[in-house]
Amino acid sequence: MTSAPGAPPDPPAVPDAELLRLDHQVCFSLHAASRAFGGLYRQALKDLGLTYPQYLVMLVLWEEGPQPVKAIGERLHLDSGTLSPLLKRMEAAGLVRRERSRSDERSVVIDLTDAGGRLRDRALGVPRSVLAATGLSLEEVIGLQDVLARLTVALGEAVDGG
Amino acid sequence: MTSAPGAPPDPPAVPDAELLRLDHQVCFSLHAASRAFGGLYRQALKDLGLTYPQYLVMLVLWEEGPQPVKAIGERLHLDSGTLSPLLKRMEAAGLVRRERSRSDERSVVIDLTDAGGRLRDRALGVPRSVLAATGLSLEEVIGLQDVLARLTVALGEAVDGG
DNA sequence: CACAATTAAGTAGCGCACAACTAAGTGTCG
DNA sequence: CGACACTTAGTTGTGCGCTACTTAATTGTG
Repeated sequence: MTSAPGAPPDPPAVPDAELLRLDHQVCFSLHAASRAFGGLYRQALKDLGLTYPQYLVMLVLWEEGPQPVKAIGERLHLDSGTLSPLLKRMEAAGLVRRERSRSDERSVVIDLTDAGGRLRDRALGVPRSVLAATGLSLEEVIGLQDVLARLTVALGEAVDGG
Repeated sequence: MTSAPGAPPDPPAVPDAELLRLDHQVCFSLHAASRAFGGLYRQALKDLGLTYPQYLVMLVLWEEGPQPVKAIGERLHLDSGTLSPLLKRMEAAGLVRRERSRSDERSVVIDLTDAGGRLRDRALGVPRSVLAATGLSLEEVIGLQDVLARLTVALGEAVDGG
């Protein structure tokens, strides 16, 4: 911290042009890292027939059990515009079932099929191979995850409130 | 570091199921952070009529000058399948020109139009507002950028070589 | 009860990312 | 020179992510 939280912003110690250059680096790094991760998972998940976002959905279902679309969306910060077609593809692949809730006909509950449940066993090796590929220690990964999580919260608030 | 670089891997101190749970966290965090950044930039760039990837291209052109598509792709880790339509949209928006190189008719050189060059002045304020929204100090941002850059290199090598 | 407001899911359209393929230009080697 | 591999862009198809909109069910209110 260069100043107390809530204090007026420091006078810019770095000129705009310099910040633009730094932005180049940061933007690119985050964008590229995200896509590089995607590429790594794409490779690791190819045998399972899953894409990266589909894997995220499976992780939720494996850990939390049957969930309405809404709940999955909140977990993954995705809306129905993304999830509906994605879940339909997963249904077509035989991984999940989609059933209208009897208690609330608006919501659709997503549940694993037997095949979807069994896939977890084959997915157990994925994280370790990914971790190995990062070249990071478990501690570094956890630290990174922490920074990113805080960042996501801060960015979400900035977008909503700004 | 839990062991010297290059040493045989430690026996797994963490069971697969636990790693799968952690993977849930890390995957999600990176994915969500990347998209949250995208949302923030989308908002900041709306007035400029640029998308986030288009902004990345502009950053390259502002700093490096005219570049063949190939060079831009290497900078941003994007291939022609992504860049060709993107650059056509930017041409249609009047930001860039696309011209076949005389010395090598295979390559297409991308150059800023006057409007594209002028846009830089209006983009100068973007990084500062984004930085403010992150809630991070400049030092933290630079640290994050460094981790992500190393990660991208490691992941790229893992994908290529694995 | 009738009504509007809210909520959940889905659909359409655009842009990006990636894989696989095509077309055209360049360079090399026999 | 001509056959060949290589390089550079572009195209096509699939899936993701977002915005905006639609539909249907529920809730809240008079």
